[in-house]
Amino acid sequence: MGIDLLTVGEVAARSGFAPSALRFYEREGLILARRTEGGQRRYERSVLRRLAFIRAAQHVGLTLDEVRTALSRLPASRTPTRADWTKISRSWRKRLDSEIDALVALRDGLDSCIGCGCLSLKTCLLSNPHDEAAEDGPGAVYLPEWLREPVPADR
Amino acid sequence: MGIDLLTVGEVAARSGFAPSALRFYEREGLILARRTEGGQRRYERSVLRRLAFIRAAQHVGLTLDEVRTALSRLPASRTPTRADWTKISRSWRKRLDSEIDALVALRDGLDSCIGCGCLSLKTCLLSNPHDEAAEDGPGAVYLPEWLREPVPADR
DNA sequence: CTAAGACTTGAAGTTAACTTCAAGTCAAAA
DNA sequence: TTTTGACTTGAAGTTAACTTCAAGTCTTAG
Repeated sequence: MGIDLLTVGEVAARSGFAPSALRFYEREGLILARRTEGGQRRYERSVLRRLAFIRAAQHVGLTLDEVRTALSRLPASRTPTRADWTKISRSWRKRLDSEIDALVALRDGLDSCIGCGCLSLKTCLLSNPHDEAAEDGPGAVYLPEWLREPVPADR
Repeated sequence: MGIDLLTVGEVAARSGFAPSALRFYEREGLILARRTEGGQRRYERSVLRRLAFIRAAQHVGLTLDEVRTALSRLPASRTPTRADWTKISRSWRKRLDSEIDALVALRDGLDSCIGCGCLSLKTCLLSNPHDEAAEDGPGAVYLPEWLREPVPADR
């Protein structure tokens, strides 16, 4: 009768998310579902767009928390337009750019470090971080400063 | 007396790892420590090189499991040389290269996808994955195939 | 010798993003 | 109408990489 609604299984098959993930996302407020009289979930097709957004955002490295924030910026009153989706995903470009930059810097830093074998030298800041006043002279710094920091708790 | 040994606190300060992390790494078999008569840990300076290796490996994205495997390839009988360290970190280069490649592909894919607004179109495989036979025509594929796959359980 | 501060342990807690489970209910093809 | 398979729930489990805690012991400067 009404517009065609999708079951969990169908959404799972089409989106690639497991049903358990869909229920989890619903609890987390990322997606919505109507219910049948018997209490089963029925999804509108638009949920597939949201899920596609979530999947793409995860590939960019956003947490679900960030995804929730991004999704909350979509207009609640009307169906999001092409421009709406574009707007909230524009910032991904910058994020990817800096992730790439960081990795390139790491690769190039390692190139010189591995090349020179400084991993095994007292004077290399990689093996001797926070120890500027090491015993035998200055020694070259081969790695970017951030490489010597602790790995962040999470991302 | 003997060569100078370092306390947990000193190793923590010089390596940037928390004491709890050092104990954890010891339980996990990544590093070793001698003990005083009273049972306190005392580290040889060489542990700093291992820790530097661990930190660098983490930046490259290795798990501690992989780090353990890599470290196990070091000679047990003698102190690792520059060449030993170089050898076990050579593979990082390839790994970083492909991580970078993947991110660049993602960025470029998003460029066209965001540009065309297909995030909100039924015909975009990003919003309609695994649904090749969508209702209104073929539609261009803007994103690399792997972007449409589920995010891997872990890495 | 003493007190402060660094150290010890095992067990439990943390976070993200889910998955698994048990026990039961719903939907729909035949 | 039956029966099969899909669905429901809340609670607990999972994984990585640690951190926090409580209760007690060592070390060492003074």
